[in-house]
Parts: sequence; structure tokens; C-alpha cells
Amino acid sequence: MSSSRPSAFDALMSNARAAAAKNKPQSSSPSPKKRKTLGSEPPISSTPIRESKPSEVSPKREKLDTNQIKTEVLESNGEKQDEPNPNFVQIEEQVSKKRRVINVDESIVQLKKKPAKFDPKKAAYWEEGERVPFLFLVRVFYEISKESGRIVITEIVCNMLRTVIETTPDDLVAVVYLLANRIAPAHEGLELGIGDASIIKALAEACGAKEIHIKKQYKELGDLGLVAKASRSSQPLMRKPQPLTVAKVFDTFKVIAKESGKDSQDKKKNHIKGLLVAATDCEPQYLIRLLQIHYLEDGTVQIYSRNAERNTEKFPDVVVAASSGVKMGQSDGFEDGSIQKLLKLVLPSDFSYNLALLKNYFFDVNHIGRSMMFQLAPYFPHMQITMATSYESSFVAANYESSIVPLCSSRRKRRLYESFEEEPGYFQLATAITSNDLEEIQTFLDTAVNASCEGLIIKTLNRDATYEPAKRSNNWLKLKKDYMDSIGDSLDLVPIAAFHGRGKRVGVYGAFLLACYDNNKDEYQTICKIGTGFSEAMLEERSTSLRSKVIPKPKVWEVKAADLTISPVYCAAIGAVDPNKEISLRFPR
DNA sequence: GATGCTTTTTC
DNA sequence: GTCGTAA
DNA sequence: TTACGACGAAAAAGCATC
Repeated sequence: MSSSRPSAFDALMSNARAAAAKNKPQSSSPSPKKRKTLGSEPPISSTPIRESKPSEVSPKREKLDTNQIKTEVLESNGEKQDEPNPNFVQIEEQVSKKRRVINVDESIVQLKKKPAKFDPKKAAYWEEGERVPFLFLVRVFYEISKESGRIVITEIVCNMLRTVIETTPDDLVAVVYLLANRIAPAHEGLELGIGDASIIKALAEACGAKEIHIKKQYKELGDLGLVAKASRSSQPLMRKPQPLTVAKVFDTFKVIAKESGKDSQDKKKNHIKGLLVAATDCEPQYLIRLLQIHYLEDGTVQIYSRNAERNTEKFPDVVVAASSGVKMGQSDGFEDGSIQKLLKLVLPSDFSYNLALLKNYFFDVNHIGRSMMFQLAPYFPHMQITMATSYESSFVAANYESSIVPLCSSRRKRRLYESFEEEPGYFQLATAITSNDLEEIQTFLDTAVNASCEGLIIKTLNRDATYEPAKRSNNWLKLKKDYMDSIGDSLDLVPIAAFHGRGKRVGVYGAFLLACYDNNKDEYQTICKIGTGFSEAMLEERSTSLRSKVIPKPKVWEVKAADLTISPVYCAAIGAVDPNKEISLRFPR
């Protein structure tokens, strides 16, 4: 226990202490104001960034034709908690319809009422049974983005949902999906299969701009949503299509997700274009945002259909992470048969299993059949530690939460080792020891590290350690050499280029390209980029101090990686970027 | 079927 | 994965 | 403490193209 070198335990503890210390409120937070401008509008956001440019916010209310609700309205409304402007009398056709009709703005005002005093009927500006306008949802997004308090946000969303339920319950599902996606995508299922590149393409076509132009704006604004907004409003309005509805948008998303095969990329792009063309107000902005983070569940069901038949394909209960050169048959890892056969040996056919296989090494099992579920763990008065490691790769569990469930670790481990047979190259169990001797643990860690492991998983065998589904805390601990003071890797590197920040980092550099100087070859060799670990103040500082060093083009050497063509490159170094570099840092900070 | 590019997923 | 900041 | 969203590398997966 009294080892002279830094022990694993020491490392853990010092790490914890450091973390605790860090959490102590630091004297003065650098830029609380700044935050407001950049950061307060993170997920969905829009105008505030540009609030200082009044020119953009036209004070006069132009008369618009039918479906257009001008952006300006939104903006001025948002900026200063505006009243439902009485001057803003609609000539919109909706208004002229017989019954008491309101516009979006008034609708939003309604939504901000306390739920108790809220009347869903008054908030709806569309007829009962009509499709919910996409604009309605989008404006709620916008409203939320300006709000910081959770309670208020919840209230607004709550009112919004009530309105939908009241008028068009059929659209509720679509609304919820679009809403939830913004916050918690998570569940597996269909994916849109598009990325920034496709969106940029669609955006360019939709508003008749060059892709280059869009990209440039993206760089400047740091948010494709804002780009969409800007491009859209600068575009001469052509004939106006039908206003978008939530259902339409949602359906189109589904179509996009299902598109596959030949020319699918093109088709997807066209779908997006179609939406963009029909979008008005701040719709384009949120359309883009939704697209960027969207994952779609196919339909409304499968989330809870874990017992359904086909679900092994879509929701495999066996988590397989094949890698490090060992191919496991087809892409899903099941075709090969080895694992399947293996599992069948041990497992009854009807039953649910759930394993974590990492890089071909198992080290824990959640439940086998029903026999292991929900037993209480025995109590151990003294702490014991079980460790498992693979000798080649990483150690992280694939299914953290549910792994903590039932039996105490030692029994789970025993069952795991009893129940499965190794098959070299396909299915291997991690080596593990049980110990509470720090010396021994240290040695084991050293061994693991030497064998290219990232580290160890440590599981306490305390009673407390067994049943705490919500908390991760001390049940399972990672122990990496990185965590140990004085052992972690550390390199002296030189920044060679900088990248424009996005989102809450617009205006400063968000990341830097780092290089290492090779004395022999007299050149800089890139190692990695780095974008985390800086305080906001530091970013600000570095950004301003480096801006003066920007050079129009990379010096001498030609930068190969596409990313690196991004200006500015400010380092005057002479050398060459080796495209086949072998050194890199996996988790630079 | 091999290759390269883009996007998604995982850590 | 890492990290800093605000809630 | 936790949640969130900046940011990273690399593997895997999907598509286009030859």
C-alpha cells in the first residue's frame, strides 16, 4: 500500500481531488456578458447574433402577401419583449376569414401564458382539423431559443402541445418527433443519411447560389441555419408554394430517410430543396437545423418492440463491436455464424441476452436468460475490486447503464466465464483479476498499458456498487494511464493553422492545427487538431493575438487534407505536411 | 469487385 | 472521447 | 452535480464510380 511511485489508487484519488477543486467557484468568471451574446442561443438560434445591426431589422411593417410573415416581425418582436403590435394588422387572407382569427405572433403570445390560464383554442391560428403549420412549430423553437429557464421553456412547449392536441391531434406524433429530435435523438432507427455537404448543395440550388458562396457564409456565420435564413431572404421571391405543414415536413423527412440506392443522394437533395423552396420566415433556418441533427424512427412503434421478432436485425441484443482487423463476416457481424453458433450453445432460443463485446473481448454480461435478473447483491464489508482488461485494445463497456443491473460483479463475471467458450479471433474473454491490493493493481495496470490497453475497468464489489441504475459514480471506474499525473502523454506542439469556430464559438478560432518541428528534416509535421481544453478567455486571447499573423496562403508546403485549405494559416513555417503521418493523438486536449 | 468520397457512429 | 460553462 | 455543446480521431457504413 505504501508504494513509492504513483499508484493507480493515488491517480484516481488525485484525479478526483483535482476535479473537485476545479469545481470550486473560481473568483471571477471571465466574460459573463459574452456568453449572453454567443452562447445563450445555442441549439436553435438565430437572430440575436446580429442584434447590433439594426439595418437588418426593418422597422416598418411591409405589407406582405398571403403566406408571408416577415422575418422582421419576428426579430423586432423578439428583441424587446414586444407587445402584439396593434399596427400590424394583417391583410393576410387568413385574417379576413370570418371567425376570430389571429396570426402567428399572437399565437405565440398566447403560448407564453401560464398553463393554468392558457386556452389552447385561442392560440391556434388555423382551423380545427387543419394541418398544423410548420411555421407554428418553428416559431416555438425560436421562442424557446431566447428563453433560458427550463420552467418557462417547458411551459411554452406544454402549451404548444396542448394546442396541437386541441386542434389537430393527428399531427401530434409528427410534432413530438420534430420537437424531440432537437433535444434527444438517441433512439436507433432510420437515419436521414445526409450531411453538411448535401445540405449545402440543396441550399445552393434552392436559392440559386453558388456552393462556394454558401460555404463561405457558413464559415462566417458558423451555422448553416443562419446561412439558410440569410440566403433565403436575399432571394427574390418567386411564386409562393403552399405553406409548409408539420406533417409535410415530417413526411418528407421520412421519405428522405427511406431513399436509398442509385441516385439516392440526389433524390434526398431534391427533397430538401423542395422544402427549402416552400419555406418562409425562419422556417429555412430550423429546417436546416432539424436536418442536421435528425434521426428518425421509422413510424411510431418500434421503440418498445424489443420482443418483436425481427428485432435482432435492427436492435441487436448482442452488441458486437468487431474491429482491430478481425472481420466478423458480414457487416452486422452475425452472418459468419461463429458467434451465433456459440451463443446457441449456451442460450435457449427464446431468451434475451445482452453482452458487451468490445474489440472482441468480453468482460461483462448483463443478464443471461432470466436467471440473473434483479437479484440483490451480497454485502461485502471490505472493498474488493474486480478488474478486467483486454490485452489489445480498449476496455469500455458497450452498454453501460444496463450493465450495472443485477448481480454483483463477481457473480456476473463467473457466469460469463462459465457460459461461454472462447473462439480465438472471434470471441474472447478479457483477462481479469480480483484484488484489493494496490500494489497488485498497479502491476496489473502496468501490464495492461504495456500490452497497448488503454487501461482498466475497475468494479467495486461493495453492496452499494451493485444496484444503482441511474448513477455511474463508483460502480465502474475507468483507470487510464492518462489519468495519472506524470504518466500521461504530453507533447510540445506548435499551432500552424486555425479554424473558425462554429455555434457558440463564432467569432473566435474554435480549433487549431498542431505540428511538431522535426530538426533533422527541418520541417513541421502535423500531429493533430485540438479544440478542447481552452477557456473562453483563452480562446479570445489566442484568437486576437493570432489574427494578425494570418497569411493569405499556406506557406511553401501544400496542405493536402481538405480541411486544411481553410484559411487562415498563419504560421510561416517551412516544411511539408506528411499525408501519411503516423503520429496522432486520439483524444487531444 | 475494388476504390475513393461522404456521412455516421463510436470512443 | 475531452473539456469548460451555466443551470 | 449535471447537462450541454464546443471540439478531437478513427472505424464503420453507405454510395458513386470505374
